[in-house]
Amino acid sequence: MGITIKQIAADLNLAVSTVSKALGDSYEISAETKARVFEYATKMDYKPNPYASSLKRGRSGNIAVVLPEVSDSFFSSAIDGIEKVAQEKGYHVMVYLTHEDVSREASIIREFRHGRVDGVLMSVSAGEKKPDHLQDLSASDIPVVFFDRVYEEIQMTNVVTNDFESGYLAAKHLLSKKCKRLAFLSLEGNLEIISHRQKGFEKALSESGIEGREHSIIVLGNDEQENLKKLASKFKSKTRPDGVVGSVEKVAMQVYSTCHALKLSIPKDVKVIAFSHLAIASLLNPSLTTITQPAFDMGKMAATLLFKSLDKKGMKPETIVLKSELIERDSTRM
Amino acid sequence: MGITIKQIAADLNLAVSTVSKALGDSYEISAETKARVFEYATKMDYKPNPYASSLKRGRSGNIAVVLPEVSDSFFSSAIDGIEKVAQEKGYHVMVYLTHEDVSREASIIREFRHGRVDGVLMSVSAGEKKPDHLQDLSASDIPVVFFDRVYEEIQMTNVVTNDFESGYLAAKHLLSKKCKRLAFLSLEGNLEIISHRQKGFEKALSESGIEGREHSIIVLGNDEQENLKKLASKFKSKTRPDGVVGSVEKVAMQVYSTCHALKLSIPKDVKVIAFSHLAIASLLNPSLTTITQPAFDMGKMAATLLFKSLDKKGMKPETIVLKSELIERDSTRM
DNA sequence: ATGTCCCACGAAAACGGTTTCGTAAATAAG
DNA sequence: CTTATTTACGAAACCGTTTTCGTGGGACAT
Repeated sequence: MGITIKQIAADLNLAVSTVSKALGDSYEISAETKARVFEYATKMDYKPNPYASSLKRGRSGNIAVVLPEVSDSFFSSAIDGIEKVAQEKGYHVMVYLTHEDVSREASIIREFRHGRVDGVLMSVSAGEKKPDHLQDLSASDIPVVFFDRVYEEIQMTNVVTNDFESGYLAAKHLLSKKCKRLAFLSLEGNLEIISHRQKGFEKALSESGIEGREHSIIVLGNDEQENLKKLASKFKSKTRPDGVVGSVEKVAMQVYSTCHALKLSIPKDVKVIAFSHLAIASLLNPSLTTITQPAFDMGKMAATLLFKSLDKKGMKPETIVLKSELIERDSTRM
Repeated sequence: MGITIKQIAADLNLAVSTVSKALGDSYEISAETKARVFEYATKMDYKPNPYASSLKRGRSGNIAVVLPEVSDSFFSSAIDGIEKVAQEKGYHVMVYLTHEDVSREASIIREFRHGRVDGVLMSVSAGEKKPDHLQDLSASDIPVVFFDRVYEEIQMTNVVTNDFESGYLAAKHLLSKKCKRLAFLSLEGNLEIISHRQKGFEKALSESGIEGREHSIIVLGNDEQENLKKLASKFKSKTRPDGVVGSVEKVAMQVYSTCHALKLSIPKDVKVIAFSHLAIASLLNPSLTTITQPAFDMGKMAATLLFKSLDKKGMKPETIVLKSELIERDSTRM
């Protein structure tokens, strides 16, 4: 291990407390002594033992990021943004994956109450509504910022996008492309973010008001094979949708797979628009029309808010809304 | 915060040491007392303060994962594997991104010497060869496992894939598709993994021995715009390659972009094969022939090896080689 | 000369565990 | 009944910092 403060004190004939204060640039210590300590400390590459500091100060210098998964490009970009801010602030990032498993999420979160991290960034996992652990977490004195997948029941700091509006625009977009049978590909688990998108979708449809238009909600889950089966049966039926809104990246990919397998042409037979952050959406076959969230900036923003409330406790919860962008590509061209 | 051991001791009229030993299931404590302590502890949801334990025991329960980036699907899958093993073992995962910046990598690593993590999993960043910090790290008493992007100069535990062979097979594959002018898209920064792939590529070419075939090495960097410019100029020239091997996922995507922009047809004008882990390779336009590394398993393996050497110090360095798989898709079909 | 103030530093008590060592009581051995 | 051994627990040191509280000595005012 590295050198300790005790060792420095001994080597310089000082008291431990003096060295500690010198390193902390305390006014109690003369410039002369400080210089002597600093020089020796840097020479010996002294770094305070993180456990000892944490134990004494009650702060760890760590933040937790709790996510459903990391393979989704939205989440990986968000991590990118979070890590950047954290590194600037000298914080360390601990990553926890829930894989949409609420009980795992709960047990992860429970650990946080006993120290280890000073704050939590979180995107909640889908699953039966069991908010007890979230409630507990928010009730604890450790600050939490939710991003993207928030949980509105509890009053917390949130970073979200304009999901309702985006869902609305997505449906509008499909309607403007003459789609007659729209489907919204939902995700099981009562995520608010999904239901907002869905409500926007439904509003656009009810506004359009024209009879002869149908729409359906297809609820998909976490099991890819199951989803593909379900999609295949939907797309084989006579009343198959001719325009779909993918509520998350994953399901859009599954629609692509299904259409490829069934030899359905996108966009001729089915037009597809999806909430997705894929950098390579433009390289897909066909290129995918997306509603792209500012994932990196959301991560940065969430982290920034977290650090703000770490700096001064007792901040009021606020909700930041960032804008998504609809980027039209071939998958919805007429 | 949670309840402390001291509080438990007071509440049960026991000494602190007794409680600690009871919780540790020490033989010194009677079954009766243990039961009493256990019951009370679980009732109060006691968890040991991680800083205090770490300080005393000299172990943190954290491991570090140091990566160039997280947006690459190889790395995100690897994290997935790592996190899974860590969670099973009760360890916590700290993620650090270098963004291919060697000096940042160095400063990140330097922190590790002073505690905070018990072990390090690492994929080194490209960049001028400055192995001092890696040398230091491996010389320290904290175990390190390199995966994928290893640094062979120092004798360490490595988890890699059969890169030479894969590079060889990639070139063979293109040759079998009648490509005449092959290009290897390299990455600046002297990564061994890249040079292995390149050497395999070159071996296949030299074996083929037929005159009239050319090959070139195109070295790309970390700046996407620069790369696109470089690629465009290469692909505009009369002797543009008709078959390329992308050494990493990112450059393959850049080739796609370039070809789309220049209206070059893949695979008619240019055949593309790339080292990539993209789950959606099959959905690209056209679907991409890949050499797919077992990213998830590599992460799992690396983590497993790390924990093994955490359990018993002084393990011999070993190198595990996992096999990549060549999956042919449309981007190289004749 | 005496009292007051500040300066620069040291001693010691935390933080919350773990671990070593000592010891009273209970049991076994003689 | 005495002595040795085990059993079950407590006291205290310790991990490396931070922080509170003293304190000796010099400067200053009275």
